[in-house]
Formats: sequence, C-alpha cells, structure tokens
Amino acid sequence: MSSLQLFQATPFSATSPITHYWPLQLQAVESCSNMSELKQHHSQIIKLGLSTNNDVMGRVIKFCAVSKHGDLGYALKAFDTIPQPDAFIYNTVMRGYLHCRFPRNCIHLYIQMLENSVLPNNFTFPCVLGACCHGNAVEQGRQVHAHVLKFGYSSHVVCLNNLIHMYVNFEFLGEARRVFDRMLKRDVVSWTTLISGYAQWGCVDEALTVLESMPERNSVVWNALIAAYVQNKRFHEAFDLFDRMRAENVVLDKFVAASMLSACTGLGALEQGIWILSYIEKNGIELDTKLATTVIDMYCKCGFLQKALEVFHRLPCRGVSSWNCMIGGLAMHGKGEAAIELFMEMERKAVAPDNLTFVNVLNACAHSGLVEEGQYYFQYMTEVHGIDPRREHYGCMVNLLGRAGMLEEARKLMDEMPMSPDASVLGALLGACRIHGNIELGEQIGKKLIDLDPNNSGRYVLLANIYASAGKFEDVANLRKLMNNRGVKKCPGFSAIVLKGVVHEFLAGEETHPQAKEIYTKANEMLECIRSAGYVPCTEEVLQDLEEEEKENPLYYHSEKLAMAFGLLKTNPGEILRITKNLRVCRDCHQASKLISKVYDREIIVRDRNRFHHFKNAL
DNA sequence: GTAGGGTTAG
Repeated sequence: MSSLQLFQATPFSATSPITHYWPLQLQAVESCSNMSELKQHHSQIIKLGLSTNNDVMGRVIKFCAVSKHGDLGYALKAFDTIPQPDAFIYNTVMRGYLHCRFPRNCIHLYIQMLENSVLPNNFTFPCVLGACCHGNAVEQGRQVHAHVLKFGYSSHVVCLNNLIHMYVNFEFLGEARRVFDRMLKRDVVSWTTLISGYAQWGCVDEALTVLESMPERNSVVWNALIAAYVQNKRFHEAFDLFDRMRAENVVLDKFVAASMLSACTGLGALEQGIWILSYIEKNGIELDTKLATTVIDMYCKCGFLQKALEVFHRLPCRGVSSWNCMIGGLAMHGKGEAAIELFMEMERKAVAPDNLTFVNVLNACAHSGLVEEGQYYFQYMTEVHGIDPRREHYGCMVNLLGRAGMLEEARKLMDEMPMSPDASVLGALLGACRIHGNIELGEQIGKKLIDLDPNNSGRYVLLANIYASAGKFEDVANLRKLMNNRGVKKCPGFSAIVLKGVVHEFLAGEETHPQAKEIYTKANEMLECIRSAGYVPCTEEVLQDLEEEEKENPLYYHSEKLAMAFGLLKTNPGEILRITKNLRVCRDCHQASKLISKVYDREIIVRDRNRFHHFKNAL
C-alpha cells in the first residue's frame, strides 16, 4: 500500500491536526512523482493545519522548486503562505531560482532572508555565490564573501570552494588564489577549482605549477589541465600530461578519454585515437552522446569518414552536436549532397537545428559548388527556424558565391551584412578574387584585409599571387618588402605522411631528407608518368610561396608531391596514401594528384588546413 | 551545496 492510499483511507478532521501523522505526511510528499500528486498532498496538509509547519512545507517547497517534475511558480505561491520560513526553505527557493536561471531573483531572495533576520548557513552560500556568477553580480559577490566570514563560515571548505569558483568565474584569479592560500584545510575540489580556473583563462602554466604542488591528484584534476592544453592547441603537452597521469596509476575515465580524443584529432593522430577508443571499449566506459561525438569528430578529421558514419549510425541518442559534427564532417570531405541529405534526415527526426548546423550545411554547399542549395538554405534558416544569420553564415555565403564566380553577388551580400565583415569574410572574397582573376576587386579587398589582419602572412601571399598572375611584379616586390618591414614571416608549407607509426615531414623543395635522392627520382618519374597521361602544369600559382629558392622548380616539388613520391616508394600497391598538409592544396597539386591516383591506381586522401580531398581514379 | 568531456565557414 502506498502512503498516498493510506492517507486517502484515513479520515481526518481539519480542526484537529493529528501530529503523529507528520512523518507519514513528510514521507508522502517526498514520494510524489508529479505535481498533481503533490497538490493533493498539499491540500491535505492545509486541511490538517500543517501549512505553517516549516518541516512539512519545506518538503513541499523542495519538491516544487528543485525536483525534476516540480513547478517553481507553485513553489513561490506556497512560499508566500509561510509565515516564518526557515533557512532551509529560503535556500530551497533560492536553488529553484538558480535552476530556472533567475539568478537575480535568487540574490534578491537572499537579501530578503537577511532582512527577515533568518541566518544564512553553509547551504545558503554556495547557492547565492552561484547566482552571483550567473547573474554577473560582481559587487554582490564580494559582499557575500564578507558574509561568509561574518557568519562564521571562514573555514567551511565547500563555502570557500564556491568563493574560489566565483572569483575564477569573474577572472579575478588573484582573489581566487588569495582565498585558496588562506584555507587551513583544502579538499580536491579546492585544488581543481583553482587549477581549472587558471587553465580556463589561458594561464596554463600557472595551472601546471599548482598541479605540481598538489598532494594527490585524481582524474578530474588531471583532466582539467589536459582539457586546457587541448583547448590551447598544445596537444603534445596534453599527451605528456596524460602519460604522467597514467604513470601515477590514475585510471582513464570518460572525461579524460574525451579530452585525449580531441588531442588526437588536433594532431591527426589516428593510431593513438584508436588506442583510446579500444580502451573505452575494453573497460566498459559508456560511449555517451558527448563522447561519441568526439569519436565522430576524430574519425572525420583524421580522414576516416566511413568510420565516423558507422559510429554515428550506431548511436542510440544523438544530440544536435552529433548531427552538426557529422554534417560538418561530410562537408569537410566534399560530400555536399550527403551532408544535405543528413540535414534532411535530422529534420525528419525533429531535431532542432542550431546556428552551427547551418554553418555546416552552407559550408557543405560551398565545398560542393551547390550555389542554389546554399542560397535556399540561407533563407530557409531564418524563415523556417528563425535563426538570424551571423557573420559566419555570411562568410559561408560569400565563399559559396565567390567560388562560383559570382563575385558581384558576393560583394553585394557582404555590403548588405548588418555587422561589419571581419577578416574571415574578406578573406573568403579575396580567395575568390584570386581564383577568378579579379585583380581590381582583389587589390581593394586585399589591402583592406592586410590592414585588418597585418600579422597573417597568408593574406599577403594571396594578394601577391593576384599581382603576380596579372604580371604586376613591382607590386609583388613591394608587398614582400612590407612583409619584411613588419616582420611577418611566411608560414612554410609542409606535408606529412605517416608510415608504420612514424611521421615523415616534407618541406617544398627540401633536399635535406636522408633519402632525398631516392624521393626526387621517384617524384620525377611520377611527374613523367602523369605528363604522358595529360598533365599540364598550372603555372599561375607559381608564387604560392614567396621563397626565392622555389622559383626554379616551384611546382614540381611542392611538399605534397614529395610526400606522395615517398608514399609510393614505401607502401604496397593498392594501399591508400594519406597525406596531411598545413596550407591549402594548390590547383596544380590538385590536378596532379588526380592523375597520380589514376596512373598508380591508388586512392589518395589529402588533408589540407581546411578540408579533405579524395582522389581516386582521376576523380 | 562545490571541480573535469562534444559540433564553428576560408
């Protein structure tokens, strides 16, 4: 018999509360599973004359304010009927406000609590400090800090941890540190909060120093730092920390697994990624939605689109990020139609797309030259989903139109943007000017872009290429001078190929490789073979790299060609060649790669700084 | 009541 039935079967008189039924009433409220049950009990409570009893009403408020099936509005109404609410009740309503993202109301209630002379306790401070964080209430936060001391909680670890957290949230790292330093007793949360605080705000080295002085480290604190290194793109250091963590026999849990998978993604380190994945499987770590999304991203960005799709389709529960990631993955691999199809499936499954979904869909259209589709979705996102285009959406459209040669439309769209175009939007247009040889517009945009982004060597190179293709070598020379004067270093292009776990890197025209002679012989043979298959060098991009020594044979020995020659030398017939390049693949290399894939009957997958190119049988 | 993980155009 449930306690609910027990109550309904028992007759009560509203005028004579039967006090020994309290515990049952309390239990009944706590076992409610929805609001209508709760309301029934609440009316019983009123009938029993218990509505002024804080123990009973505390339970009612707790259910309404913070439980999963509660109702904050009802909690507030009930709260207003209580003559002398105690600290528990205040705390609970404050938590309710916080859960429902009304931090200002939470702070206000805290003030009301003090005005009514109800003393805050150790449960009050974490809550109100959290509200200060979310409500961006810096001054109030400082005052609450004073209250923590004044009301006698200056050695309560949880309260102090929350103070550290609040100061970290406001980027007051010095204050956070002061609280931490003055603590007589610290727990692992104190350490982790401070360390991840430093890490989150980019002070990774301070974070490491604190970690070094920590007595015992668990996986949470290791991960706080590993994740920070990954976010700061310091992947090798993330690996170093990971090794140290394992040396201390701290077990790899799903959070660390996710961070390390991201590190693998950043490095394109597929083998290590697969190692972590197999660890996940072997140790029964649950592949939840977030972790699976990380795996999908890893496979996409390491060039294994098929594997990514397998993981994606096996996922029982997909969040919007999982869809975005997979759509973006398909886009990145030039599979525009498949990306759009997946987007349509997402809509059929009634998953609400967000702005990132549309960045990826538009990008898919751009990579695959689907101009009309792109224009359609650009309107569709606002009209159907009410998502206003942001800069990045305009950037996608400028890129899409520009690549298709619709430079005037691209420029018009850029002028119509409600926000000022940033370097990336201008960069998209400049790239299009170079592809389509529009010198006039290119010069205009290029100059603007260099002013906006003066330390990015790629911008100079792009404009220089535009000048060079127009034969304006004087302008090329002036640009190079400008770069030198400003100390802007050109980013050297290199390609890498991984063979048997060893990374082999190649610089354009480089001759210092131990097997240089062999590689160049193979490269020459390779070029000879494709020439007889119809290869004509595309010389307009000769100035892709502004280096003097590359003028001799600039195209023939671009780094990806060397990596390909090396790959052909060192792998068996039929093996896929996977090459990574730090810059964009130039048009000549693109053409050459197609022919090499045919002549040598090899699938070649080149990852450049933006996307993957698949070459198979000259396509 | 407090600490750690996912997707972002060129």
